[in-house]
Amino acid sequence: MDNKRIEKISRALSDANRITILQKFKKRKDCLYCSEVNEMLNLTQPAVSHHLKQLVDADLLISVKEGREIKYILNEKVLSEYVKSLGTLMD
Amino acid sequence: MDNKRIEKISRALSDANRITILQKFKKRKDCLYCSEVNEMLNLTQPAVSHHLKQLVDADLLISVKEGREIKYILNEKVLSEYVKSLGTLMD
DNA sequence: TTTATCAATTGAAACATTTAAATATTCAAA
DNA sequence: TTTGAATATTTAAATGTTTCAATTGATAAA
Repeated sequence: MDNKRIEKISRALSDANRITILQKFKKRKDCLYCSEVNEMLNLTQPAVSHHLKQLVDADLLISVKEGREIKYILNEKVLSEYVKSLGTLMD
Repeated sequence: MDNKRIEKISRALSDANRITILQKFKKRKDCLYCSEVNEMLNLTQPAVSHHLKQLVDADLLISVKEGREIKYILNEKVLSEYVKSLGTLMD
């Protein structure tokens, strides 16, 4: 993973609200709906939309349109590649 | 590691210059001097000082004063705790 | 003690991020 | 086809980041 990707993912992770969103995937089984994120964060809907976009743009989340709802899936592959890249700093 | 720590470390990692700095620790044995960072980044000295401060404030680097030079040591413990925290998102 | 060197701080400019309010878009259901 | 619900986009304000130029502070060497 190149430095630009690491930079982008790190930036996506550099916000407490977005970290909270990612953590919710553990409790809810494997996916989250946009409206669920709206309920759990004390933010306006546009702000939540913005945060989800950051996570999708960084490829940490995959968005799937389902009718008029949007389902988000954690992209474990990208997250694990990111973690692995940081791990090489310590080898 | 709590979300505020994760946020802070992620922010420190969200800049290509700072990622480059951390990567240099692999080539140079285990420590880097401020002047070496100045040479390898195409930035002014105050800009480099700023980036190093971000990394130190996030506890990713430890700074040690040696006469009028400053030696930086990679804080592998903190980096590995960070990586571990992100890993729990996938368990 | 004066001078030179290494690094931090300050100030200012350019740019990016976060947020809320208002508006727009998309799609399902009536 | 109109209405309503879910989500995105735009705009604007507040705040934070990055950078350089200039300055300051500290320490070593002359």
